[in-house]
Amino acid sequence: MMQKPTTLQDIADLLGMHKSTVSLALSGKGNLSAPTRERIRLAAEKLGYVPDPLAQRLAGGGQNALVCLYSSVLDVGLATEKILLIQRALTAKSLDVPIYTGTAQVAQLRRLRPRAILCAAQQSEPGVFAELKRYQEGGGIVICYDTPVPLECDQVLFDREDNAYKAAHYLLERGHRKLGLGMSLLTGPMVGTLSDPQTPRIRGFQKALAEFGVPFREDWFFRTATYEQGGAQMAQQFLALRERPTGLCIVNDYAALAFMSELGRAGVRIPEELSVVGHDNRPVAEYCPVPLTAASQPVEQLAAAVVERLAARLAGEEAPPQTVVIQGQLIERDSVAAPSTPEEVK
Amino acid sequence: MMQKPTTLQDIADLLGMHKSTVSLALSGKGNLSAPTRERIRLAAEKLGYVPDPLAQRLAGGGQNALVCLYSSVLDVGLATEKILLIQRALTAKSLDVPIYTGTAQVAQLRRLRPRAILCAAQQSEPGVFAELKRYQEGGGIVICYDTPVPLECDQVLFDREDNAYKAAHYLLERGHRKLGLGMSLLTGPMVGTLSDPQTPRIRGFQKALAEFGVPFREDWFFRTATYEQGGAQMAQQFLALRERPTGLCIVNDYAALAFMSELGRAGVRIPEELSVVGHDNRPVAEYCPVPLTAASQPVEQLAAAVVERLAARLAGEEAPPQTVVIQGQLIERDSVAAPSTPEEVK
DNA sequence: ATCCGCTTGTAAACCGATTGCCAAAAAGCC
DNA sequence: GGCTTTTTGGCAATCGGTTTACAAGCGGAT
Repeated sequence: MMQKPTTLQDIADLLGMHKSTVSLALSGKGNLSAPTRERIRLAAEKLGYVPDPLAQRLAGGGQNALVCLYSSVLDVGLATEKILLIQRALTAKSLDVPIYTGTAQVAQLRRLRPRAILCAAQQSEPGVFAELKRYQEGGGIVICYDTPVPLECDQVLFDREDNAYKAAHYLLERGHRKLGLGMSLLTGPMVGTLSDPQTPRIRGFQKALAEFGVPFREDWFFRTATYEQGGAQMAQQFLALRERPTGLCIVNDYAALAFMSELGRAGVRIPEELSVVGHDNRPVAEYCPVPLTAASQPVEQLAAAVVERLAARLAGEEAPPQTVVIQGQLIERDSVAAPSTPEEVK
Repeated sequence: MMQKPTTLQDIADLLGMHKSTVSLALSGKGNLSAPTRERIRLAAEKLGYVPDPLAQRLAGGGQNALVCLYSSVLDVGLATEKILLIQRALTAKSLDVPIYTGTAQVAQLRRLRPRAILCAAQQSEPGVFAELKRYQEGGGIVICYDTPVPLECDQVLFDREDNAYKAAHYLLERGHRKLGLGMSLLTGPMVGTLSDPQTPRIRGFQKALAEFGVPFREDWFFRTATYEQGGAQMAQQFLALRERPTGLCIVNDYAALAFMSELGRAGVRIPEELSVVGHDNRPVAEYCPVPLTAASQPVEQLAAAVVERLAARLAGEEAPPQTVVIQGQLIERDSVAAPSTPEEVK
């Protein structure tokens, strides 16, 4: 026996008034006397009234309740962790926060008339931004995070270039002149592609190299899958090399784990024969065969900044789009040592 | 300049007909002549008409488009991986598949009038099932997965008890008689609690023990946090023991990684001094300090079964609730050996 | 006593679809 | 050709709210 949820009309009938009066009272909008307001509020409470979100939004109201989280990529890693942190903070504020993934769904998103869309998308997805722009023009709040986007909106960015720069610089500082870079492409249980966010890392890496006058060697630039699988592939490529670098930057800690593990089995000692630096500083870094030195990616800070921006906009802030940049820092562990066969300093 | 999306009325005006006619034509329902149908279809195409999901559902239609994924827990691990696999399969069928987390949001879910709700919830959340039951009574499809629930609906379960049984049995078979069990409680970037799904594992573990007449020792039963953090804690507890087990089951591969790593630093050799078995067989198992033997949790099979169930129900299947049980299998690697100080066989 | 203005609540249009009922037009039959 | 049957498509109600314009009630000023 299905009993339908109570509607505005039910309350109105009970009190012998018009539903519009009830609506006004509950949303605190019209000119109603305090006693009437209170009477309605009580009746609503008693009947356990909860406004229907569909009807509410169709009619153009109840907006502040819905915030959509869109992430073109959902992984078993950082992207998800960021989403989680943001979502937790928001549901705590009793906001309705569904998570959407996959470019296909963006168009639908806008039509749900959410108050805001928090978005982690890649520049390589023009369709997404076209939709977001229209949404924005309709008065919606858009906050993009993680990687820069071609859209006039609040952005909370993680400075990947600086992160990669710090990692490479750290190795160079310690005397390494033969540096490799290992990057990942999205595969496996992933959605979408992750080409864009990698290039800043390449830039950062090359910038550090340039400062020390060290050339970038294509044959030491590994492109593989993500996570463990990618690390293992990278190890194979590395071992097949005729001339090996003495230092390596790997942009994912799980990949680093697998990489180091494979190298260990092949008898390559870390950090004696090869120094390794990671780029995320996830908990796993501590438990790599050799504790991994890594440039950190402070997800909590990023999530907090997104939430702060949203709160400000929801509160009606009218300021022009702001950009917040989150920077990581290098966490030293044991995977880096001076190169065993010191290069001559040019 | 915000231009509003085209509505049914727009098409109707253009063609000089009534909007209801257009609606019928596009949903292929009423009795319309083929030429009229086609004329409308073309006009709709030209104007780029996309039905408003809100209005559509309010009016009680367009149901097959929305399927909600609810997971009380969202982690950076298996729960998310299952969601991802399911979601990908569904969006490929051009379904709208938002993801919801956190008990707070369940009540709202029902009111979105989705065609189906795919749910991974714990028995410890009675509120969730009350809501789902009402949703079901309203004609909605509910499919629960991962852990058994007190609800008459299709269920796709992973046999955790059997999984734990296999792990313990494997150790016992090889002569171990001093067995420990390491379990995790949800913490960190998690939402919700995970008490229920653990108990089947305890049962499975104890069942195997009972078969070999081995007593269950409380002091070898570790309860800690999840993932790396939990594994490290477990290692501390283990090292502090006066008498140590010779075999250990750990219910999470990442915890196992950290555990083994810490033990290695403390000079405990694996598998010579301690055999370890994991319970998930994630990619990381391969790259533990010693490749981890583990009872697998086949997420792909589980996701596929959920999708299959959904497809069947969407197609109108009327059969009584079905339960599909997915079983894992033991993957042998190098973290298990016969106990170094063989126990006398009773 | 009349007019004015203020408060308080009502009525109705609207958001964008769906759907049952009905009438006009077309076709079928003798 | 007149009458019945079947198409074909229009009308209006509905879903559950929001919002604006408006009417009723009331006291005070003139």
